[in-house]
Amino acid sequence: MADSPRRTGRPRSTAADRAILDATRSALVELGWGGLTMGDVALRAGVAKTTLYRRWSNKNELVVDAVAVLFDELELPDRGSLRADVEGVVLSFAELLERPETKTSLMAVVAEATRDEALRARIRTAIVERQKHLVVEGRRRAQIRGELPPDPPGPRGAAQAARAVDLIFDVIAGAVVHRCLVSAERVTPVWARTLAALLLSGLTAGAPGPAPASPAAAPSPPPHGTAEETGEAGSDGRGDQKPAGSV
Amino acid sequence: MADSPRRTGRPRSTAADRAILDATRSALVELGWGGLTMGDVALRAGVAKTTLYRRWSNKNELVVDAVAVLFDELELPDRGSLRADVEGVVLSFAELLERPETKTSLMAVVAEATRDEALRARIRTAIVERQKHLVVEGRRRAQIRGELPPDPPGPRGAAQAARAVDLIFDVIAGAVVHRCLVSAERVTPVWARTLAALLLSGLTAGAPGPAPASPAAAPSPPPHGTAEETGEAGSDGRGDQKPAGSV
DNA sequence: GTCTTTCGATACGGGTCGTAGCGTAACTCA
DNA sequence: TGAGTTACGCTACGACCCGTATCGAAAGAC
Repeated sequence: MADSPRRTGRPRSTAADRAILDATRSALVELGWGGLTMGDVALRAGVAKTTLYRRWSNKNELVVDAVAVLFDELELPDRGSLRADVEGVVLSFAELLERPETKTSLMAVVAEATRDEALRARIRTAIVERQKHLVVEGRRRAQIRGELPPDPPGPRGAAQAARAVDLIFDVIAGAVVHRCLVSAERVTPVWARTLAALLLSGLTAGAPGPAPASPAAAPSPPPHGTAEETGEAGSDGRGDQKPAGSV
Repeated sequence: MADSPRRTGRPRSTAADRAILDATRSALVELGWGGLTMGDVALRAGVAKTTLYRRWSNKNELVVDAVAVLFDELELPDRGSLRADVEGVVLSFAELLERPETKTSLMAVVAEATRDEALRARIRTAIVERQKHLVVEGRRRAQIRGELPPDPPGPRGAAQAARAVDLIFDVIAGAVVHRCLVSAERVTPVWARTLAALLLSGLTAGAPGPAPASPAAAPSPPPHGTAEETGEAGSDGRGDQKPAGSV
Protein backbone atom coordinates (compact mmCIF):
# COMPACT_ATOMS: atom_id res chain seq x y z
CA MET A 1 0.00 0.00 0.00
CA ALA A 2 2.60 2.54 1.07
CA ASP A 3 5.00 1.17 -1.46
CA SER A 4 6.58 2.73 -4.53
CA PRO A 5 9.32 4.65 -2.75
CA ARG A 6 9.68 7.60 -5.08
CA ARG A 7 13.25 7.67 -6.17
CA THR A 8 13.38 11.41 -6.40
CA GLY A 9 12.38 14.39 -4.32
CA ARG A 10 12.13 14.69 -0.58
CA PRO A 11 11.31 11.33 0.99
CA ARG A 12 8.41 10.84 3.33
CA SER A 13 9.27 11.11 6.95
CA THR A 14 8.89 7.70 8.56
CA ALA A 15 9.11 9.45 11.90
CA ALA A 16 5.99 11.36 10.95
CA ASP A 17 4.27 8.09 10.06
CA ARG A 18 4.92 6.68 13.47
CA ALA A 19 4.09 9.91 15.24
CA ILE A 20 0.76 10.12 13.45
CA LEU A 21 -0.24 6.56 14.22
CA ASP A 22 0.78 6.91 17.85
CA ALA A 23 -1.09 10.19 18.11
CA THR A 24 -4.15 8.58 16.57
CA ARG A 25 -4.17 5.82 19.13
CA SER A 26 -3.71 8.11 22.07
CA ALA A 27 -6.34 10.53 20.79
CA LEU A 28 -8.69 7.62 20.33
CA VAL A 29 -8.22 6.62 23.94
CA GLU A 30 -8.98 10.06 25.29
CA LEU A 31 -11.62 11.24 22.89
CA GLY A 32 -13.11 8.18 21.25
CA TRP A 33 -14.03 7.93 17.63
CA GLY A 34 -16.49 10.76 17.65
CA GLY A 35 -14.19 13.08 19.52
CA LEU A 36 -11.15 12.33 17.44
CA THR A 37 -10.37 15.15 15.06
CA MET A 38 -7.78 15.25 12.36
CA GLY A 39 -6.61 18.61 13.58
CA ASP A 40 -6.02 17.24 17.04
CA VAL A 41 -4.12 14.24 15.76
CA ALA A 42 -1.92 16.52 13.70
CA LEU A 43 -1.28 18.69 16.72
CA ARG A 44 -0.35 15.73 18.91
CA ALA A 45 1.91 14.32 16.23
CA GLY A 46 3.62 17.65 15.77
CA VAL A 47 2.64 17.63 12.15
CA ALA A 48 0.54 19.73 9.81
CA LYS A 49 -2.97 18.55 9.13
CA THR A 50 -2.22 18.46 5.44
CA THR A 51 0.43 15.84 6.10
CA LEU A 52 -2.26 13.51 7.39
CA TYR A 53 -4.32 13.89 4.27
CA ARG A 54 -1.30 13.25 2.09
CA ARG A 55 -1.10 9.72 3.58
CA TRP A 56 -4.66 8.76 4.42
CA SER A 57 -7.67 9.88 2.49
CA ASN A 58 -9.92 10.07 5.53
CA LYS A 59 -10.36 9.25 9.17
CA ASN A 60 -11.43 5.65 8.60
CA GLU A 61 -8.33 4.64 6.73
CA LEU A 62 -6.09 6.27 9.26
CA VAL A 63 -7.72 4.59 12.20
CA VAL A 64 -7.71 1.12 10.67
CA ASP A 65 -3.99 1.32 10.13
CA ALA A 66 -3.51 2.64 13.63
CA VAL A 67 -5.56 -0.19 15.06
CA ALA A 68 -4.34 -3.22 13.14
CA VAL A 69 -0.93 -3.37 14.77
CA LEU A 70 -2.47 -3.46 18.23
CA PHE A 71 -3.45 -7.06 17.71
CA ASP A 72 -0.01 -8.17 16.65
CA GLU A 73 1.06 -8.53 20.23
CA LEU A 74 -1.15 -11.57 20.63
CA GLU A 75 0.90 -14.71 20.94
CA LEU A 76 0.27 -18.35 21.68
CA PRO A 77 3.02 -19.80 23.84
CA ASP A 78 2.78 -23.54 24.23
CA ARG A 79 1.04 -24.03 27.53
CA GLY A 80 1.18 -27.78 27.32
CA SER A 81 -2.41 -28.64 26.50
CA LEU A 82 -5.20 -27.52 24.24
CA ARG A 83 -7.23 -26.50 27.23
CA ALA A 84 -4.47 -24.36 28.64
CA ASP A 85 -3.78 -22.82 25.26
CA VAL A 86 -7.41 -21.81 24.88
CA GLU A 87 -7.56 -20.32 28.34
CA GLY A 88 -4.35 -18.47 27.74
CA VAL A 89 -5.37 -16.90 24.50
CA VAL A 90 -8.76 -15.96 25.89
CA LEU A 91 -7.13 -14.13 28.78
CA SER A 92 -4.56 -12.47 26.55
CA PHE A 93 -7.19 -11.29 24.14
CA ALA A 94 -9.37 -10.00 26.92
CA GLU A 95 -6.48 -8.14 28.44
CA LEU A 96 -5.80 -6.56 25.08
CA LEU A 97 -9.43 -5.67 24.63
CA GLU A 98 -9.68 -4.05 28.01
CA ARG A 99 -7.19 -1.41 27.05
CA PRO A 100 -9.27 1.59 26.06
CA GLU A 101 -7.41 2.27 22.86
CA THR A 102 -8.00 -1.23 21.61
CA LYS A 103 -11.65 -1.55 22.34
CA THR A 104 -12.57 1.91 21.20
CA SER A 105 -10.58 1.57 18.02
CA LEU A 106 -11.83 -1.86 17.13
CA MET A 107 -15.46 -1.10 17.64
CA ALA A 108 -15.29 2.23 15.92
CA VAL A 109 -13.73 0.70 12.87
CA VAL A 110 -16.11 -2.23 12.82
CA ALA A 111 -19.04 0.13 13.15
CA GLU A 112 -17.90 2.18 10.22
CA ALA A 113 -17.31 -0.98 8.25
CA THR A 114 -20.97 -1.94 8.42
CA ARG A 115 -21.55 0.44 5.56
CA ASP A 116 -18.19 0.38 3.83
CA GLU A 117 -17.26 -2.73 1.90
CA ALA A 118 -13.70 -1.60 1.33
CA LEU A 119 -13.24 -1.08 5.03
CA ARG A 120 -14.68 -4.52 5.74
CA ALA A 121 -12.16 -6.09 3.42
CA ARG A 122 -9.39 -4.15 5.04
CA ILE A 123 -10.41 -5.36 8.47
CA ARG A 124 -10.66 -8.91 7.27
CA THR A 125 -7.16 -8.95 5.88
CA ALA A 126 -5.45 -6.63 8.34
CA ILE A 127 -6.93 -8.07 11.52
CA VAL A 128 -8.95 -11.25 11.13
CA GLU A 129 -6.84 -13.22 8.68
CA ARG A 130 -3.72 -11.85 10.25
CA GLN A 131 -4.59 -13.29 13.66
CA LYS A 132 -6.05 -16.55 12.51
CA HIS A 133 -2.63 -18.12 12.66
CA LEU A 134 -3.19 -18.37 16.40
CA VAL A 135 -5.96 -20.90 15.87
CA VAL A 136 -4.01 -22.72 13.20
CA GLU A 137 -1.06 -23.03 15.50
CA GLY A 138 -3.12 -24.13 18.47
CA ARG A 139 -4.80 -26.81 16.41
CA ARG A 140 -1.54 -28.02 14.99
CA ARG A 141 -0.06 -28.41 18.43
CA ALA A 142 -3.12 -30.20 19.73
CA GLN A 143 -2.92 -32.58 16.81
CA ILE A 144 0.72 -33.30 17.56
CA ARG A 145 -0.16 -33.94 21.17
CA GLY A 146 -2.91 -36.29 20.07
CA GLU A 147 -5.65 -34.12 21.53
CA LEU A 148 -7.17 -33.65 18.12
CA PRO A 149 -7.07 -36.01 15.14
CA PRO A 150 -5.02 -34.95 12.12
CA ASP A 151 -6.79 -33.20 9.28
CA PRO A 152 -8.16 -35.48 6.60
CA PRO A 153 -5.94 -35.55 3.54
CA GLY A 154 -6.73 -34.00 0.18
CA PRO A 155 -8.37 -30.71 -0.76
CA ARG A 156 -11.59 -31.73 0.96
CA GLY A 157 -9.76 -32.19 4.20
CA ALA A 158 -8.00 -28.89 3.84
CA ALA A 159 -11.29 -27.12 3.26
CA GLN A 160 -12.74 -28.82 6.30
CA ALA A 161 -9.79 -27.71 8.37
CA ALA A 162 -10.10 -24.15 7.13
CA ARG A 163 -13.76 -24.05 8.09
CA ALA A 164 -12.93 -25.41 11.51
CA VAL A 165 -10.35 -22.70 12.00
CA ASP A 166 -12.83 -20.02 10.93
CA LEU A 167 -15.49 -21.31 13.28
CA ILE A 168 -13.20 -21.61 16.26
CA PHE A 169 -11.82 -18.17 15.66
CA ASP A 170 -15.28 -16.63 15.50
CA VAL A 171 -16.41 -18.47 18.61
CA ILE A 172 -13.45 -17.58 20.78
CA ALA A 173 -12.91 -14.02 19.59
CA GLY A 174 -16.64 -13.45 19.41
CA ALA A 175 -17.29 -14.62 22.93
CA VAL A 176 -14.54 -12.44 24.35
CA VAL A 177 -15.54 -9.39 22.34
CA HIS A 178 -19.17 -9.83 23.18
CA ARG A 179 -18.56 -10.20 26.88
CA CYS A 180 -16.16 -7.27 27.04
CA LEU A 181 -17.93 -4.84 24.78
CA VAL A 182 -21.59 -5.75 24.59
CA SER A 183 -22.35 -7.43 27.87
CA ALA A 184 -19.80 -5.10 29.40
CA GLU A 185 -18.54 -7.56 31.95
CA ARG A 186 -15.02 -8.55 32.84
CA VAL A 187 -13.27 -11.62 31.54
CA THR A 188 -11.98 -13.36 34.64
CA PRO A 189 -9.75 -16.42 34.84
CA VAL A 190 -12.77 -18.36 36.01
CA TRP A 191 -14.77 -17.26 33.00
CA ALA A 192 -11.92 -18.20 30.67
CA ARG A 193 -11.69 -21.61 32.28
CA THR A 194 -15.39 -22.20 31.87
CA LEU A 195 -15.31 -21.09 28.27
CA ALA A 196 -12.42 -23.42 27.55
CA ALA A 197 -14.31 -26.27 29.19
CA LEU A 198 -17.35 -25.51 27.07
CA LEU A 199 -15.32 -25.43 23.90
CA LEU A 200 -13.53 -28.67 24.63
CA SER A 201 -16.38 -30.70 25.97
CA GLY A 202 -19.59 -28.98 24.99
CA LEU A 203 -22.77 -28.31 26.90
CA THR A 204 -23.64 -31.95 27.25
CA ALA A 205 -20.33 -32.97 28.80
CA GLY A 206 -19.20 -32.98 32.37
CA ALA A 207 -21.89 -35.47 33.20
CA PRO A 208 -21.06 -38.47 35.37
CA GLY A 209 -21.99 -40.49 32.30
CA PRO A 210 -24.47 -40.64 29.48
CA ALA A 211 -27.57 -39.27 31.16
CA PRO A 212 -30.63 -41.49 31.23
CA ALA A 213 -31.94 -39.71 28.17
CA SER A 214 -35.52 -38.89 28.99
CA PRO A 215 -38.02 -40.23 26.49
CA ALA A 216 -39.19 -36.70 25.68
CA ALA A 217 -37.86 -36.91 22.15
CA ALA A 218 -38.29 -34.38 19.40
CA PRO A 219 -41.64 -34.40 17.64
CA SER A 220 -40.35 -33.90 14.11
CA PRO A 221 -36.93 -32.43 13.89
CA PRO A 222 -35.68 -31.88 10.35
CA PRO A 223 -33.15 -34.53 9.43
CA HIS A 224 -30.21 -32.21 9.35
CA GLY A 225 -26.77 -32.98 10.61
CA THR A 226 -25.10 -35.05 7.99
CA ALA A 227 -21.72 -35.34 9.60
CA GLU A 228 -20.39 -32.72 7.27
CA GLU A 229 -17.92 -29.95 7.83
CA THR A 230 -14.80 -29.19 9.65
CA GLY A 231 -14.35 -32.47 11.37
CA GLU A 232 -11.86 -33.24 14.00
CA ALA A 233 -11.93 -35.05 17.27
CA GLY A 234 -9.89 -36.68 19.94
CA SER A 235 -9.59 -36.90 23.65
CA ASP A 236 -8.28 -34.25 25.95
CA GLY A 237 -4.82 -35.72 25.97
CA ARG A 238 -3.87 -35.07 29.53
CA GLY A 239 -5.93 -36.80 32.14
CA ASP A 240 -7.68 -33.89 33.75
CA GLN A 241 -8.39 -34.48 37.37
CA LYS A 242 -12.07 -33.82 36.71
CA PRO A 243 -14.36 -32.60 33.97
CA ALA A 244 -12.80 -29.29 35.00
CA GLY A 245 -15.43 -26.64 34.91
CA SER A 246 -18.37 -28.08 33.10
CA VAL A 247 -21.00 -25.79 31.72
CA MET B 1 -37.93 7.35 31.05
CA ALA B 2 -40.62 9.03 29.01
CA ASP B 3 -43.01 8.74 31.89
CA SER B 4 -44.72 11.36 34.00
CA PRO B 5 -47.49 12.25 31.55
CA ARG B 6 -48.01 15.89 32.32
CA ARG B 7 -51.64 16.33 33.13
CA THR B 8 -51.87 19.76 31.66
CA GLY B 9 -50.83 21.57 28.52
CA ARG B 10 -50.48 20.22 25.03
CA PRO B 11 -49.60 16.51 25.15
CA ARG B 12 -46.61 15.11 23.36
CA SER B 13 -47.35 13.73 19.97
CA THR B 14 -46.88 9.98 20.07
CA ALA B 15 -47.00 10.04 16.31
CA ALA B 16 -43.94 12.24 16.37
CA ASP B 17 -42.21 9.77 18.68
CA ARG B 18 -42.72 6.95 16.26
CA ALA B 19 -41.88 9.05 13.24
CA ILE B 20 -38.61 10.12 14.82
CA LEU B 21 -37.54 6.61 15.77
CA ASP B 22 -38.45 5.28 12.34
CA ALA B 23 -36.62 8.13 10.68
CA THR B 24 -33.61 7.45 12.85
CA ARG B 25 -33.46 3.83 11.80
CA SER B 26 -33.84 4.56 8.13
CA ALA B 27 -31.30 7.36 8.26
CA LEU B 28 -28.91 5.03 10.04
CA VAL B 29 -29.23 2.50 7.25
CA GLU B 30 -28.49 4.98 4.51
CA LEU B 31 -25.95 7.18 6.17
CA GLY B 32 -24.46 5.22 9.03
CA TRP B 33 -23.65 6.62 12.40
CA GLY B 34 -21.25 9.24 11.18
CA GLY B 35 -23.52 10.39 8.41
CA LEU B 36 -26.61 10.61 10.55
CA THR B 37 -27.48 14.17 11.40
CA MET B 38 -30.15 15.39 13.72
CA GLY B 39 -31.33 17.83 11.11
CA ASP B 40 -31.80 15.05 8.61
CA VAL B 41 -33.71 12.88 11.05
CA ALA B 42 -35.99 15.80 11.82
CA LEU B 43 -36.56 16.38 8.14
CA ARG B 44 -37.38 12.72 7.48
CA ALA B 45 -39.73 12.62 10.44
CA GLY B 46 -41.47 15.79 9.33
CA VAL B 47 -40.61 17.40 12.61
CA ALA B 48 -38.59 20.36 13.80
CA LYS B 49 -35.09 19.67 15.03
CA THR B 50 -35.98 21.24 18.35
CA THR B 51 -38.56 18.53 18.86
CA LEU B 52 -35.81 15.93 18.81
CA TYR B 53 -33.83 17.70 21.47
CA ARG B 54 -36.91 18.00 23.64
CA ARG B 55 -37.02 14.20 23.87
CA TRP B 56 -33.44 13.03 23.60
CA SER B 57 -30.51 14.95 24.90
CA ASN B 58 -28.15 13.82 22.16
CA LYS B 59 -27.58 11.48 19.26
CA ASN B 60 -26.49 8.53 21.42
CA GLU B 61 -29.64 8.41 23.48
CA LEU B 62 -31.82 8.69 20.43
CA VAL B 63 -30.09 5.90 18.58
CA VAL B 64 -30.08 3.47 21.51
CA ASP B 65 -33.81 3.83 21.85
CA ALA B 66 -34.24 3.40 18.14
CA VAL B 67 -32.11 0.28 18.16
CA ALA B 68 -33.29 -1.59 21.24
CA VAL B 69 -36.66 -2.57 19.85
CA LEU B 70 -35.08 -4.19 16.81
CA PHE B 71 -34.03 -7.15 18.90
CA ASP B 72 -37.42 -7.77 20.37
CA GLU B 73 -38.47 -9.76 17.37
CA LEU B 74 -36.16 -12.61 18.36
CA GLU B 75 -38.09 -15.62 19.52
CA LEU B 76 -37.35 -19.18 20.46
CA PRO B 77 -40.03 -21.53 19.22
CA ASP B 78 -39.67 -25.03 20.55
CA ARG B 79 -37.88 -26.91 17.80
CA GLY B 80 -37.90 -30.17 19.68
CA SER B 81 -34.30 -30.47 20.76
CA LEU B 82 -31.57 -28.39 22.26
CA ARG B 83 -29.55 -28.78 19.10
CA ALA B 84 -32.36 -27.57 16.90
CA ASP B 85 -33.13 -24.68 19.23
CA VAL B 86 -29.53 -23.51 19.11
CA GLU B 87 -29.41 -23.75 15.34
CA GLY B 88 -32.67 -21.91 15.05
CA VAL B 89 -31.73 -19.00 17.24
CA VAL B 90 -28.36 -18.69 15.55
CA LEU B 91 -30.02 -18.41 12.18
CA SER B 92 -32.67 -16.01 13.42
CA PHE B 93 -30.11 -13.79 15.03
CA ALA B 94 -27.93 -13.82 11.95
CA GLU B 95 -30.88 -12.92 9.78
CA LEU B 96 -31.64 -10.03 12.07
CA LEU B 97 -28.03 -8.92 12.05
CA GLU B 98 -27.80 -8.99 8.31
CA ARG B 99 -30.37 -6.26 7.99
CA PRO B 100 -28.38 -3.08 7.52
CA GLU B 101 -30.31 -1.08 10.06
CA THR B 102 -29.63 -3.63 12.76
CA LYS B 103 -25.97 -4.16 12.22
CA THR B 104 -25.14 -0.53 11.69
CA SER B 105 -27.17 0.54 14.68
CA LEU B 106 -25.83 -2.09 17.03
CA MET B 107 -22.22 -1.53 16.21
CA ALA B 108 -22.53 2.21 16.25
CA VAL B 109 -24.05 2.15 19.68
CA VAL B 110 -21.57 -0.36 21.02
CA ALA B 111 -18.72 1.67 19.63
CA GLU B 112 -19.93 4.79 21.34
CA ALA B 113 -20.43 2.82 24.53
CA THR B 114 -16.75 1.99 24.78
CA ARG B 115 -16.24 5.41 26.29
CA ASP B 116 -19.61 6.06 27.87
CA GLU B 117 -20.46 4.14 31.01
CA ALA B 118 -24.06 5.29 31.03
CA LEU B 119 -24.52 4.09 27.51
CA ARG B 120 -22.97 0.73 28.40
CA ALA B 121 -25.44 0.30 31.20
CA ARG B 122 -28.26 1.24 28.90
CA ILE B 123 -27.18 -1.35 26.36
CA ARG B 124 -26.84 -3.99 29.03
CA THR B 125 -30.33 -3.49 30.31
CA ALA B 126 -32.09 -2.58 27.08
CA ILE B 127 -30.56 -5.24 24.88
CA VAL B 128 -28.44 -7.85 26.63
CA GLU B 129 -30.51 -8.58 29.72
CA ARG B 130 -33.66 -8.13 27.70
CA GLN B 131 -32.72 -10.92 25.31
CA LYS B 132 -31.14 -13.28 27.78
CA HIS B 133 -34.52 -14.85 28.40
CA LEU B 134 -33.92 -16.75 25.16
CA VAL B 135 -31.07 -18.69 26.73
CA VAL B 136 -32.97 -19.17 29.97
CA GLU B 137 -35.90 -20.58 28.08
CA GLY B 138 -33.78 -22.84 25.90
CA ARG B 139 -32.03 -24.23 28.92
CA ARG B 140 -35.25 -24.79 30.77
CA ARG B 141 -36.71 -26.74 27.89
CA ALA B 142 -33.57 -28.82 27.50
CA GLN B 143 -33.73 -29.62 31.18
CA ILE B 144 -37.32 -30.72 30.86
CA ARG B 145 -36.40 -32.90 27.92
CA GLY B 146 -33.59 -34.41 29.94
CA GLU B 147 -30.92 -33.06 27.64
CA LEU B 148 -29.44 -31.05 30.48
CA PRO B 149 -29.49 -31.81 34.17
CA PRO B 150 -31.58 -29.58 36.43
CA ASP B 151 -29.90 -26.69 38.14
CA PRO B 152 -28.48 -27.48 41.55
CA PRO B 153 -30.71 -26.23 44.37
CA GLY B 154 -29.99 -23.32 46.64
CA PRO B 155 -28.48 -19.92 45.98
CA ARG B 156 -25.20 -21.50 44.88
CA GLY B 157 -26.99 -23.41 42.21
CA ALA B 158 -28.85 -20.35 41.07
CA ALA B 159 -25.63 -18.42 40.77
CA GLN B 160 -24.11 -21.26 38.80
CA ALA B 161 -27.08 -21.29 36.47
CA ALA B 162 -26.89 -17.55 35.98
CA ARG B 163 -23.23 -17.79 35.05
CA ALA B 164 -24.00 -20.57 32.61
CA VAL B 165 -26.67 -18.43 30.97
CA ASP B 166 -24.28 -15.50 30.71
CA LEU B 167 -21.57 -17.62 29.18
CA ILE B 168 -23.83 -19.29 26.67
CA PHE B 169 -25.31 -15.98 25.66
CA ASP B 170 -21.91 -14.45 25.09
CA VAL B 171 -20.69 -17.45 23.14
CA ILE B 172 -23.66 -17.71 20.81
CA ALA B 173 -24.33 -14.04 20.29
CA GLY B 174 -20.62 -13.33 20.16
CA ALA B 175 -19.91 -15.94 17.54
CA VAL B 176 -22.71 -14.70 15.31
CA VAL B 177 -21.82 -11.05 15.72
CA HIS B 178 -18.16 -11.72 15.15
CA ARG B 179 -18.74 -13.74 12.02
CA CYS B 180 -21.22 -11.24 10.57
CA LEU B 181 -19.55 -8.01 11.49
CA VAL B 182 -15.87 -8.64 12.04
CA SER B 183 -15.02 -11.60 9.87
CA ALA B 184 -17.64 -10.27 7.46
CA GLU B 185 -18.81 -13.65 6.30
CA ARG B 186 -22.30 -15.04 5.98
CA VAL B 187 -23.97 -17.24 8.54
CA THR B 188 -25.17 -20.23 6.56
CA PRO B 189 -27.30 -23.11 7.78
CA VAL B 190 -24.22 -25.28 7.57
CA TRP B 191 -22.28 -22.90 9.75
CA ALA B 192 -25.11 -22.76 12.26
CA ARG B 193 -25.23 -26.52 12.35
CA THR B 194 -21.52 -26.78 12.95
CA LEU B 195 -21.64 -24.17 15.68
CA ALA B 196 -24.46 -26.02 17.39
CA ALA B 197 -22.48 -29.23 17.20
CA LEU B 198 -19.48 -27.53 18.73
CA LEU B 199 -21.53 -26.09 21.54
CA LEU B 200 -23.23 -29.35 22.35
CA SER B 201 -20.30 -31.69 22.06
CA GLY B 202 -17.14 -29.61 22.14
CA LEU B 203 -13.98 -29.80 20.12
CA THR B 204 -12.99 -33.17 21.45
CA ALA B 205 -16.25 -34.88 20.55
CA GLY B 206 -17.29 -36.57 17.36
CA ALA B 207 -14.36 -38.91 17.63
CA PRO B 208 -14.84 -42.60 17.01
CA GLY B 209 -13.75 -43.06 20.59
CA PRO B 210 -11.24 -41.82 23.13
CA ALA B 211 -8.19 -41.17 21.01
CA PRO B 212 -5.02 -43.04 21.93
CA ALA B 213 -3.79 -40.04 23.87
CA SER B 214 -0.24 -39.47 22.74
CA PRO B 215 2.33 -39.54 25.52
CA ALA B 216 3.38 -35.98 24.69
CA ALA B 217 2.02 -34.70 27.96
CA ALA B 218 2.21 -31.18 29.27
CA PRO B 219 5.50 -30.17 30.87
CA SER B 220 4.02 -28.35 33.84
CA PRO B 221 0.44 -27.26 33.36
CA PRO B 222 -0.97 -25.28 36.27
CA PRO B 223 -3.43 -27.38 38.24
CA HIS B 224 -6.47 -25.42 37.24
CA GLY B 225 -9.89 -26.80 36.61
CA THR B 226 -11.44 -27.47 39.97
CA ALA B 227 -14.81 -28.53 38.74
CA GLU B 228 -16.20 -25.16 39.60
CA GLU B 229 -18.85 -23.09 37.89
CA THR B 230 -22.07 -23.39 36.08
CA GLY B 231 -22.35 -27.11 35.95
CA GLU B 232 -24.83 -29.00 33.89
CA ALA B 233 -24.75 -32.04 31.74
CA GLY B 234 -26.82 -34.63 29.98
CA SER B 235 -27.05 -36.47 26.74
CA ASP B 236 -28.21 -35.11 23.44
CA GLY B 237 -31.72 -36.39 23.88
CA ARG B 238 -32.51 -37.35 20.34
CA GLY B 239 -30.46 -40.09 18.82
CA ASP B 240 -28.64 -38.25 16.12
CA GLN B 241 -27.80 -40.43 13.19
CA LYS B 242 -24.17 -39.40 13.60
CA PRO B 243 -22.04 -37.01 15.57
CA ALA B 244 -23.70 -34.55 13.23
CA GLY B 245 -21.14 -32.05 12.14
CA SER B 246 -18.24 -32.46 14.45
CA VAL B 247 -15.74 -29.71 14.75
C1' DG C 1 -61.85 31.23 27.95
C1' DT C 2 -57.52 30.86 30.32
C1' DC C 3 -53.49 28.30 31.36
C1' DT C 4 -49.91 25.24 30.32
C1' DT C 5 -47.08 22.73 27.45
C1' DT C 6 -45.61 21.38 22.91
C1' DC C 7 -44.71 22.47 18.27
C1' DG C 8 -42.50 24.63 13.93
C1' DA C 9 -39.48 27.96 12.20
C1' DT C 10 -35.46 30.57 12.21
C1' DA C 11 -31.09 32.19 13.57
C1' DC C 12 -26.81 31.73 15.95
C1' DG C 13 -21.88 30.60 17.84
C1' DG C 14 -18.65 27.04 17.98
C1' DG C 15 -16.51 23.37 15.93
C1' DT C 16 -14.88 19.90 12.28
C1' DC C 17 -14.00 18.32 7.59
C1' DG C 18 -11.34 18.18 3.61
C1' DT C 19 -9.10 21.29 0.11
C1' DA C 20 -6.22 24.91 -1.84
C1' DG C 21 -2.33 27.90 -2.20
C1' DC C 22 2.11 29.26 -0.99
C1' DG C 23 6.91 29.39 0.38
C1' DT C 24 10.34 26.32 2.29
C1' DA C 25 12.97 21.95 3.38
C1' DA C 26 15.04 17.65 1.92
C1' DC C 27 16.72 14.57 -1.17
C1' DT C 28 18.22 12.80 -6.17
C1' DC C 29 20.51 13.11 -10.14
C1' DA C 30 23.42 15.15 -13.62
C1' DT D 1 27.36 22.45 -7.40
C1' DG D 2 22.97 23.34 -9.21
C1' DA D 3 18.46 21.98 -11.19
C1' DG D 4 14.54 19.19 -10.56
C1' DT D 5 11.24 16.89 -7.70
C1' DT D 6 8.69 15.84 -3.83
C1' DA D 7 7.25 16.45 1.08
C1' DC D 8 6.43 19.68 4.54
C1' DG D 9 4.33 23.59 7.62
C1' DC D 10 1.30 27.23 7.65
C1' DT D 11 -2.80 29.69 6.75
C1' DA D 12 -7.16 30.40 5.00
C1' DC D 13 -11.42 28.81 3.16
C1' DG D 14 -16.35 26.98 2.12
C1' DA D 15 -19.44 23.60 3.55
C1' DC D 16 -21.45 21.21 7.01
C1' DC D 17 -23.21 19.81 11.61
C1' DC D 18 -24.12 20.33 16.60
C1' DG D 19 -26.78 21.99 20.24
C1' DT D 20 -29.10 26.24 21.96
C1' DA D 21 -32.11 30.23 22.07
C1' DT D 22 -36.10 32.69 20.79
C1' DC D 23 -40.70 33.45 19.33
C1' DG D 24 -45.44 33.02 17.78
C1' DA D 25 -48.83 29.51 17.05
C1' DA D 26 -51.25 25.19 18.14
C1' DA D 27 -53.41 21.76 21.15
C1' DG D 28 -55.25 20.09 24.87
C1' DA D 29 -56.67 20.54 30.38
C1' DC D 30 -59.29 22.89 33.60
